[in-house]
Amino acid sequence: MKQFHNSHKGYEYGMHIELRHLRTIKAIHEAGGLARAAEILNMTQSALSHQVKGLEEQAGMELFVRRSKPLKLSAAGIRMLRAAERILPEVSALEEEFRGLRAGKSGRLHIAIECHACFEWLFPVLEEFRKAWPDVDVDIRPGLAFDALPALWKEEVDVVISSDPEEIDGVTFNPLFDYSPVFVASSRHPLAEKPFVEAEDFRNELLITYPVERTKLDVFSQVLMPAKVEPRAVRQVELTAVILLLVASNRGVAVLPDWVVREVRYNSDYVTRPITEQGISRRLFAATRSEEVSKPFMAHFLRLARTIPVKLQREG
Amino acid sequence: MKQFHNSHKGYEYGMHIELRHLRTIKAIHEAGGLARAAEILNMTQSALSHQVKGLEEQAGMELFVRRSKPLKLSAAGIRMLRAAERILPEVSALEEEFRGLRAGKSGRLHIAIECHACFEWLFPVLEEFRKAWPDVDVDIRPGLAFDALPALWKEEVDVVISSDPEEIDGVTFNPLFDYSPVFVASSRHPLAEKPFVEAEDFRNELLITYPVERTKLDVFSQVLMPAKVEPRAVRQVELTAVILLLVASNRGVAVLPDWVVREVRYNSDYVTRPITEQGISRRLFAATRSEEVSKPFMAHFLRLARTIPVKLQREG
DNA sequence: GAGAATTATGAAATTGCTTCATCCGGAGCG
DNA sequence: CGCTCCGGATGAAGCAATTTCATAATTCTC
Repeated sequence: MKQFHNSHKGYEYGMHIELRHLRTIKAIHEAGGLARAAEILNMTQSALSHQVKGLEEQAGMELFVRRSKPLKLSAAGIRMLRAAERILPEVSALEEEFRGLRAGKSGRLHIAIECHACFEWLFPVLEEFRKAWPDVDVDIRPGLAFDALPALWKEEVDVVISSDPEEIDGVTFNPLFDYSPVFVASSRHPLAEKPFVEAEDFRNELLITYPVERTKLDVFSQVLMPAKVEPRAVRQVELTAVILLLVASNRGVAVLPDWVVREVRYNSDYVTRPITEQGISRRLFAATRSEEVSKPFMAHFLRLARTIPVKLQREG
Repeated sequence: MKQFHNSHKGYEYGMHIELRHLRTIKAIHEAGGLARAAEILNMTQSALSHQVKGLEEQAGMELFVRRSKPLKLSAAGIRMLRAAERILPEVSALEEEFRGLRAGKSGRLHIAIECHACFEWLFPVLEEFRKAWPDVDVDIRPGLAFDALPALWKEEVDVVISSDPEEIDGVTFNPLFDYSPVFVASSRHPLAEKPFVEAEDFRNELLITYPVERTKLDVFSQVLMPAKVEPRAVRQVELTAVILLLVASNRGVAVLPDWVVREVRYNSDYVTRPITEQGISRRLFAATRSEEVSKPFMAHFLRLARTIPVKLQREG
């Protein structure tokens, strides 16, 4: 009764506490006795008694003072209670978090952007989104470094912004809005004279692009590669503002989505021209896992991503 | 109960997370796969697979991405991992604490003092004790308000300082040191003329005592009650220093343990006299639960409590 | 595409938690 | 006292969750 057999149950290998035990300790303390606690925990007084016995065996010491009738925590028991009072709320928080996840109030929205310029409209969208879904974990990852669609498939990201839809099982390409890649050049540039430009016009130009593989760039995929034209040179620049700066100072030409140029139109000395007489039109998509389109916050995000950029363009 | 009775998934009534689950999540993450994790956790891969399935059922969502072969945490899984990384160390700390308790490196030493003046020597003892046993939770509770020995029995305190040993089952009275209650009076007091005092001498005096019941006061239990003498008046004063002040200014007489008077001897205008011709001698005890005498820190405390006060008296 | 590696699954076995029925010991009371 | 209630302990038995075994189903790798 007073001492436990060291050889029997191996607490020499460390005790194996479970939350059940902490909940028990806490319940007994709060209920002020074993029988009452059993009520709270929806089990018999006997079960609790057995459990406490087992726990004390593991702890290697008495956790309760039995000399007083409604059982009371011993010094050691109080230490365990303190721990329970630290730990259990954390567990509750976790469970609460998952309740939120299930209810669709929280979740993850990690967005990979292949189109480098998409920051421009995506940021306002996310700004708006966060107001409505404060518990959703939002992030943007420049999808340049890795293959975005496999990453989507493997749940490393949740949305891929792309203008090249593919037929992939389990992936849905949700259309967002249309845009036109436009030619941008210094107003002093000879091509500024033409009402529109064509693939051939690039042959003698220094083309400034984002540092992305050519297949992901509209100029190449839509204009130059089909016409088998290679520009005189290509220079890769990261930031949109810098590209426009270089263009304005006539250090090269670029092709950018119309919304980008419209956004920063006020500040410089360059002109935009359509590509081909009718201009070209492209459609942007948000690729998601098919199952997730129906998630409330995802649906909301898609709605925002369809509407906000259009508003921005009108304002711009 | 009826957790898995629901036709779809059994998560309607809140999930019941256990540490086992968190350990599993953590292990799979760290091992980078289910099979390896199973090794670490000393169970079969199958068991883990089943467990994960059960956990996911409770969570109401997939915690792992299966599309890649060494399975990987999903967004939700990562959230659970974060929780595990917060919670599990706390549990380890608790287990560590109990390892300390078992090893006797930590524990509780709450001391009740019936003898009000014992602060004087107890404080230095505890000062010394804390250096050797930093993890032991030390406290002193003036044992005046409650019945100290029952409290010891019910593990509300761990040591009771007393000079009245009783035969109680499971309680050991460890002798500490001897002392003499001595009579203290102003040097202008008539009794200062006598070489020693007796019970009768108190009949016309104002006796100053600690505010404790009479049975706990040496004057009464050892001198006045046996002789059936009642002093002219009794005044209760809390602080030793104040008692001596009053005595020095001849407002009354007192009986105090010799060590108390010796401690503050330098400062005043009073004399001490033995009680009865030979003086009386009393022995102080530290009562503990019998099982605990063997605990290392308790043994050390008792040793200190036997030696330090004696040293103090010699120095005083 | 074969083989290795990794995870899933169904059924049986095991473990250990829970319950049932009963006992024990103390506190309160007529 | 002797009775009874209250709170807890205990042993045996039931039962359910967890684990294992054996094997299938995927996916990865070369």
